[in-house]
Amino acid sequence: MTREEYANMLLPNCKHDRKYYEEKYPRRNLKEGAMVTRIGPSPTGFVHIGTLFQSVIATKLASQSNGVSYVRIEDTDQKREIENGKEAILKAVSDYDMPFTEGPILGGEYAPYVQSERSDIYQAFAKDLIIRDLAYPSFITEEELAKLTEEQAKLKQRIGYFGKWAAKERAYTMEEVAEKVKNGEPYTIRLKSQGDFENKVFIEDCIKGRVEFPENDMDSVILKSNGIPPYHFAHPVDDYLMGTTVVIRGEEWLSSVPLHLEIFKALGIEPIQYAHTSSIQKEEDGKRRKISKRKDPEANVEYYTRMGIPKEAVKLYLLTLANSNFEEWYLANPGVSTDEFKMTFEKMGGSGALFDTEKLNNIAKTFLSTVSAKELYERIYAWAKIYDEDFAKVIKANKEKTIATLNIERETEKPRKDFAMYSEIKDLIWYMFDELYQPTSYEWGKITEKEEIKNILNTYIEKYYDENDNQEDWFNKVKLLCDDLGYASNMKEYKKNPEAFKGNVADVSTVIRVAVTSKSRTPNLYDILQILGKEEIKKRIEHI
RNA sequence: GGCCCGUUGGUGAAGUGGCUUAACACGACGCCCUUUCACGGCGCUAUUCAUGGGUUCGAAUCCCGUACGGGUCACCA
Repeated sequence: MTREEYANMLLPNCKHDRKYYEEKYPRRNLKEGAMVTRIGPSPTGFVHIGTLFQSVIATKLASQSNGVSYVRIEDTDQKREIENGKEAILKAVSDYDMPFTEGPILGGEYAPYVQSERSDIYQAFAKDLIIRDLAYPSFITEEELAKLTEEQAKLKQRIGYFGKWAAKERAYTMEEVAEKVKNGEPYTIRLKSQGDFENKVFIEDCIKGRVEFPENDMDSVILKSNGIPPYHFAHPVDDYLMGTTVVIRGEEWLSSVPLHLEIFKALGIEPIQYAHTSSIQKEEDGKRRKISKRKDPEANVEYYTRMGIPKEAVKLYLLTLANSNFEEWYLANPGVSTDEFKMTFEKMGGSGALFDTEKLNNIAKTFLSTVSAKELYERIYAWAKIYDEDFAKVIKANKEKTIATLNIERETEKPRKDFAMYSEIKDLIWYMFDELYQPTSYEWGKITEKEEIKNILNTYIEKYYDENDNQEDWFNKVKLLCDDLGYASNMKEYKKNPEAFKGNVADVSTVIRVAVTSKSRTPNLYDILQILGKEEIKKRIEHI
């Protein structure tokens, strides 16, 4: 039996050889400096904020260098796969306007972009390794492996399948293997490591700098018994074939670099550049940890969609986490597209950043304050249609009124920054709508006596309120009302001699404000009254 | 436990041997502006860069040790 026949026996379903695929997927023709980046999310049914973080970096780096960025679905673990998991990722990426240039939906010359559809490719490369005696079949069972680990732990030795522990299986002759295969024993394909733990290897990581490790000496599995590779083998093969120039991935992968380096070497491929990003962290009980999909709702991209945090704000925040100088640049260049910002690896932090909800909120508020009332309306409506149907109905029936309300103190040089997310807007403007106006309590200020409140309101509406007044006239009338009833219309005079008055114009304004909205804190009162209209105001006052 | 990464304020961070009495932004607090709130303005928030030692005329910045935090050691990614 030749080694080729041997390899064919081990991988009987493998249709092509390595050369076939290398010819099918020629090297990319790139301009000098063009970067090819990717994200490799797994369809676990949960789209992690980290995936979005990598996406921001990958797409930005590619676009600013006139390169390519693509999505590759890494679904080699069918146990974890969840129905529609792939779709959820693709949807999130498109919802957030990540400008990838190739992928499962976009297509591209290096398709398929889904690993489960590439198993023949991996087998072809594994076969090459078997032929060159750099990989071998392994029949060890999970139980035996667990026992081995236990034994190693007891002996306080390094844990893993390597060196003398793997010697027996490495030494099988082709005939012995053929016998086992004939008996139907399941097997994996393992790398026949040539590494020595005493030797050093290193990478020049784009973010972490030079990192040195002991060489890999583990005989890692490169093809599982179902013929599909684990990540460690799929990564070198895919990124080689698909022409990736920089692998951007989380720092949890840093430790497996020696293995990947050895696989590149065994395959006879130049290793590619790595950029290991630090993971987004979260603090709990004074302890930091990697943000967890179990415990932290904000780890899930769906959370932002549900809360109605504008996608632009999420991206902006991710950008500030990615590059420490982004925020300053953004502040210094108002109105300039973020496409103009030049992202660099130098400005990526080596340590993990704590996720800061306050900061995200601030970014969201600032962003939404720059959006027109009409556009804001459309955004809220689109959100509410999915997450708050009742509210959607109300604002649809009162479209102009809603826009007018959202526009209060908006078209000014320094617009209000009330809204950070669509989900909290209802709580902020509900009192403007008849349909929703059912106050449970009134937040009266200094003046609390019912009789006096009624007196102020009735005098005001009968003697002073005129819908046609502009803001200045309107406020002058409120002042007249004050003079009329013994309140100070001038704050300075009031401060000089508070005893001379029953109260001041602020107290009176508060009465009107609360009577009409039930709330003590609202945007500009004049605008609110204008939008509500005299009839509605009267109705609300009578209700007191 | 082995291997690897990290450590500047409440948070993100600037800082790459003297220009740092440690920038900028978020948050907190205070004052001012003001019909409330918000916006805005001003101020305050690290005598010190985890810690011990070393190199140097000089260190947050370079070197070594220690501590602490994180990651990883699967037929998961």
